[in-house]
Amino acid sequence: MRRNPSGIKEIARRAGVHHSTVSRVLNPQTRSLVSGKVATNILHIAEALGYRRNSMAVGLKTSRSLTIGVIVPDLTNPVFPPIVRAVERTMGTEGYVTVLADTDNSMETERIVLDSLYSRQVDGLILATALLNDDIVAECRKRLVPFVLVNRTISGATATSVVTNDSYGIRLAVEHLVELGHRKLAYVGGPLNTSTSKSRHEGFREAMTAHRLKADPRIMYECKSLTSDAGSTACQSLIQSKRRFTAIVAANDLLALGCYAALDAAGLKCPADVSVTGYNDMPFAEHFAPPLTTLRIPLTEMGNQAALLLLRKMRDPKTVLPSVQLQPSLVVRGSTAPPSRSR
Amino acid sequence: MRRNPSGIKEIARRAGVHHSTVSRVLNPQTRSLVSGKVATNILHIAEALGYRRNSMAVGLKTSRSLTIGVIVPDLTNPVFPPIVRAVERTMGTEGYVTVLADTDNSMETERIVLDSLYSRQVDGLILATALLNDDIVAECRKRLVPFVLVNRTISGATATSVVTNDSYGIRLAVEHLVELGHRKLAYVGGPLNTSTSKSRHEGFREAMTAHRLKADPRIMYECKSLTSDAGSTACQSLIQSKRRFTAIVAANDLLALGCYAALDAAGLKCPADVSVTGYNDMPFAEHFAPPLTTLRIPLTEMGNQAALLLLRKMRDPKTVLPSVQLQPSLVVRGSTAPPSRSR
DNA sequence: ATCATGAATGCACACGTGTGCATTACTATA
DNA sequence: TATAGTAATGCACACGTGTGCATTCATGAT
Repeated sequence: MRRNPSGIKEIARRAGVHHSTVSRVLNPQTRSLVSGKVATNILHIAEALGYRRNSMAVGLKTSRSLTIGVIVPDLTNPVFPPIVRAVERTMGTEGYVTVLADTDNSMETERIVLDSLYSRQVDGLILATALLNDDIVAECRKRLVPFVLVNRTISGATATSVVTNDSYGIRLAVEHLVELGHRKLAYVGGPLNTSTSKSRHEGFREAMTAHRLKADPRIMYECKSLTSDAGSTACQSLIQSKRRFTAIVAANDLLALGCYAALDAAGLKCPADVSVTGYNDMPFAEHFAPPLTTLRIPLTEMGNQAALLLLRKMRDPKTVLPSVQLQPSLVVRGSTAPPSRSR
Repeated sequence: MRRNPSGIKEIARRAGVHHSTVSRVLNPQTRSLVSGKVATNILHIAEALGYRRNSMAVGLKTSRSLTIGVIVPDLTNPVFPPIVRAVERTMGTEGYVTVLADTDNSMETERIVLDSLYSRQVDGLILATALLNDDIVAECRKRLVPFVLVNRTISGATATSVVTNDSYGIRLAVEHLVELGHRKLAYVGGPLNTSTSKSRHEGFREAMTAHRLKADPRIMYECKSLTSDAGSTACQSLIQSKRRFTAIVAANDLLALGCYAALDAAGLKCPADVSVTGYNDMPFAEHFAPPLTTLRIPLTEMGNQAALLLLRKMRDPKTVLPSVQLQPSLVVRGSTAPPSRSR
């Protein structure tokens, strides 16, 4: 029982040729091997039948699926949609299809997802989930699937990745606050097992000492997750500690949002009482109350670069590709102001 | 040259059985056909070899890819990530993998994407892009791929879909404003070729007449896209028209954000001078300035329901599934207040 | 001991396409 | 005209797995 009678063989039958000839015509690579007349005839018939080649058969034969996987820790974090979108578009123009997976920050589901992707013979991977010491990345290297890290990288930066200069970004934030007159800066960061959080953490300390200020560990917090709630909790204990600070450098816009909430709950005004900076310039950051001073990172550009690197690596798996580092830029909005006298 | 020596045949060789026996063991459906000893032995060998079945071969043989496609108009619209995430998760637990495609609101790229998905033998589709009269949905019906619409539906609702009761939602917004004392309500809506925008438009008119108020078409706008910019432009011309209004009902949070900007630019305060309501309760809406009064729709629930419906349809393509309609709920925040006397 | 029954496994083909090799047809040169 | 060379096409097998059918084997009943 022929479910889909419009295969390559059917076209061959109608054109009165062998199916291998049809195969050659339908494949742009080998079309030149076939005479013009026959080729156009076959193309017409294929068109008329609405033929689409069965990519499972192609994939089985060529052991290439024209599919890549993109793995993100949390799609509802507004940082990722622009990246995913850019990757998907760039790969799409090259004939690749993108399988998206959201691990929900769980290594276990990440493993499951990777298994599923491997068994689907993905030709490449883009990982936005890398930890500094990442078993999973190590595993990806064992299998011979090309992959590119995006946003985060691993310890030693031994894998090709597309990231931004995080410590530089934080330095911009610190300098901005110092110029405004702040001296007591608190820091609300993320878990130090990711390259981004670690670089930002270190960037904060470096920038402070560069300005002959003390990065006081008693007003530096490491949140367990990069969420608004975590930022709120951290800022809350910061306030309750009664230590003096006039500004908060947050390692992430969501953390900054959490700080907003905690400050508000404590009756403190931003930026009148406390200035706050974020990181990422996530969509809608300009619409917050107050509009968030933050660091813009070129999300779409990151997605594009990652896709291009992956394409190169898939074409020639032997080449070692250089990593790409993009620069963040400071966007000054309403959440930062000179410190109040009273604090 | 054997690229991957750990196929089903290799396992069979090591176990000293025919590869068909291995196939039966590895397939939970048919495992019971094989004796316990042999089965466990085979499973051990497979485990040791790190075997993953080649799903391209399986797909070719069974003409099922265990893959579904999800098509959204714009992933950076924060409404969609939660839906996509829910779909992906629910399908994942059933062994399906999700291919994501972003059409960027272009029917042309949607066609291209669909072609690509069809040729990959997707087992099902979830479309968040439906227009009221949608050629593409009609085309999906021609091909025999099961599909479910989400968020938007088509004219006549002849396809199974998961949507919310949009006219009811808008009625809640209108009632809220009327209770606050507003009488002159402006409306900023989206393009009327989608079910959501149309229902909200109609819902606005119905709710107004239900309260014996006039839905004045001169202060009702139809934006070309559901973006902040479009909302801003609409609100701008609304202000310039000099017609009286004390509140704006926007059909979408992004449009409402645009209204914020236009009001601000005109020196009008929200909610003191003009109240604004949105629709969708997108992430972070509570953090806007002012926090947005809006309608919450169960995004994750929508994604789950759509996935479940699709699963049922894929299992039994003959069944006609009922559409699901979920209820929005009003979330009152800071963007609405009683009207000022001066206007 | 014979036969029926059913469980367990092997066999062979199929899915739709790509590709190396063989074969045929055609062209140009000596 | 004979021959070499090349362009065009056919042939057959392979990719890795699933599955209907045939075969083998053990068990128990007669």
